[in-house]
Amino acid sequence: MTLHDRVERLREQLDDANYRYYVLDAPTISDAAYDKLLRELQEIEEQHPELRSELSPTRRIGAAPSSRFAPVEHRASMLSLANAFSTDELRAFDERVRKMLGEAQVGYICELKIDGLAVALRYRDGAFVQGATRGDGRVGEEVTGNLRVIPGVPLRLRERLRGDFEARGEVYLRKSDFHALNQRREREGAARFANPRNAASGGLRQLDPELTRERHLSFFAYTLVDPSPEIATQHAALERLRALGFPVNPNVRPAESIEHAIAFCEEWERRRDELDYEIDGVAIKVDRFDFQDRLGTVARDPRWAVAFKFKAREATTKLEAITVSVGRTGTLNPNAVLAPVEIGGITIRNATLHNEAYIAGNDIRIGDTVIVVRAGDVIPRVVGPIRELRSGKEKIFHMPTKCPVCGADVDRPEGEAMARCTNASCPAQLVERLRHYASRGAMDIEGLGDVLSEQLVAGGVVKSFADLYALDATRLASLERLGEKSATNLVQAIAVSKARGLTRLLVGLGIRYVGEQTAAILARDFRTMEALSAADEEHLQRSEGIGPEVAASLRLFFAQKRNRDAIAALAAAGVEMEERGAAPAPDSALKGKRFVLTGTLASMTRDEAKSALEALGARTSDSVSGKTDFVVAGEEAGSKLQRARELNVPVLDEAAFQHMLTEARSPTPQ
DNA sequence: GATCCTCGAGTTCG
DNA sequence: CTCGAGGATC
Repeated sequence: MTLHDRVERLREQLDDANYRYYVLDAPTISDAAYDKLLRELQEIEEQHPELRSELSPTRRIGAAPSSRFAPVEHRASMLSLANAFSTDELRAFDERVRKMLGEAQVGYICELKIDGLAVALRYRDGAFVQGATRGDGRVGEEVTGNLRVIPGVPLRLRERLRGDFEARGEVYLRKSDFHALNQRREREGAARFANPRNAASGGLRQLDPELTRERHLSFFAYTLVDPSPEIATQHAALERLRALGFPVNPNVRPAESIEHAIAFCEEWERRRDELDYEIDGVAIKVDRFDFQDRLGTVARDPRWAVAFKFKAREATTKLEAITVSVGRTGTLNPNAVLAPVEIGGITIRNATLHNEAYIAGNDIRIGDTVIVVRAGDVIPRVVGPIRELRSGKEKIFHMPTKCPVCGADVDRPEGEAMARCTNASCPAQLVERLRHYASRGAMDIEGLGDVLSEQLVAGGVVKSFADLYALDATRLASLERLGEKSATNLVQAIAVSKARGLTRLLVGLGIRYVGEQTAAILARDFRTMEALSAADEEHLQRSEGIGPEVAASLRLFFAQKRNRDAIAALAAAGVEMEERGAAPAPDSALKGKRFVLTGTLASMTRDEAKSALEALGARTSDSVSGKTDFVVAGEEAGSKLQRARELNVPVLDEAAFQHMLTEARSPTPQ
């Protein structure tokens, strides 16, 4: 082997070890072995400058597994569990177990897998004497002082046990403590943590136990090492741990067959959000210790247990670039371009990064290995970097000072989060405005989506909203990827949109601060575009919810000749400029009641439910507050349902909601 | 001035 | 859905 090959080999091994340590959290080599490889590489590079490289692990800043803490050799290996990603794999596991044992039925015990860090706690004569992280399973880091400040770790056992005793479990951070921690860090200007596990892991590796204490870490025990003979099952071991004073997770269930265990897994995959700590799966163990002994351990994994992994919500990937797009209001939106990564069955390539402050606040740099989560809200988020994997070549992102589309100046008013392109006729803004004009909440022009908006603006066919109404089918059909039929349909849809009314038109115009609600109020109070455009700020502010900012924005809009001309052109094209009198709300039982809709309803869309309520004089809003009368919760309702429970707002399921609607429509005479 | 509430804007994949 | 910011209210 040439020296060059040796260097390459060492670099590969070290990179791989880093990856396993920091990303997979499943180290394959010990710290000592790592240090040895690193030292060898350093020596070669020192003596042979021609073999040095910027990409060498020796150039990594502070990435080596820390040797700040003394190594502790575990008395018995800290095992990892083999993973199962499907119920079929669980059944296969069960089959192997029963075959090896020659039993028709084997009892299991199911425990939640807490997403934290495994640690070992040693006691002598009932007193806590030493604690260590798992490390590579054989040798860990001694973190006794840090474990001592965790309230769940008993310093004295409730029974004065003679001699040595060891328990193992998981150090973790509660979600509520994690959020409080990140809020505090934000106030202090420190970068947020990506997830509770990382925060817990960092917390345990503090040199000053006082810093560990401030993280408010928690602990659950789940393994009793070398149990005495009268403890014959894992179930009994957990009972024993609890009796000795260890916190033991209450969500444990014996399963007389694998099917019962599968039911437990499915139940908790569904209910995982109810807990104040993250779980990433379920550990299924053969309950009887004599069976465990007979099954034994291969390599690192015991044959008597398996970890059922929930569908992932989180993955790590490379942040390859940050692109900047321009929104309808001119906002510059940074987007993460990610190396494709699968999370929970779908492949993520992009994610929004919101604004410059979000990127800086989470210490995200171009080239970073980042953690991407896709939680209940489906939309993926980049939550933070894995700093340990930095090479030093990562670039800090800066918002461009010129619009990436039109080159105009970018402005970010003092104290505002978003940077904006100052050019009102920036092509990117035109495309987005057209798309918004045609969107469902506005003029609702079917067939006019993002692709077509882009084509129409790029081709110079549409320069203003009014140009839409002059389009003819032959002209449209000449565009790429638009057949005759679709062209005719589109012309028809555009014509239909003329009669949408003032509210929808106002929404479509995209005046700053004027969305659906405000537009509806303005249309209700002013009735016509003419009256609205003539109103002064004082007059405008007499309307509900219109303050100085919104009034000024409206005045500014109508003061500009460009906008007045655009409206005149729309009027000339036959677009409705008035609000036809919607029937005044009937005196139903629901009049004035405030509803919040959440989740998916089976019998109607959310929009339909909303109009049904409005037709009865009820009001709908998007956030739950003390003033909310009812929350209607469909399937997969999320945080709003949670909030409704906290505030004691009555929650209706779909059936109760239907019932209420029917009642209100045909009031029973008293 | 503080606090609660509401509204608007942007958002991924298939 | 979540964030940021304006409006209303005490």
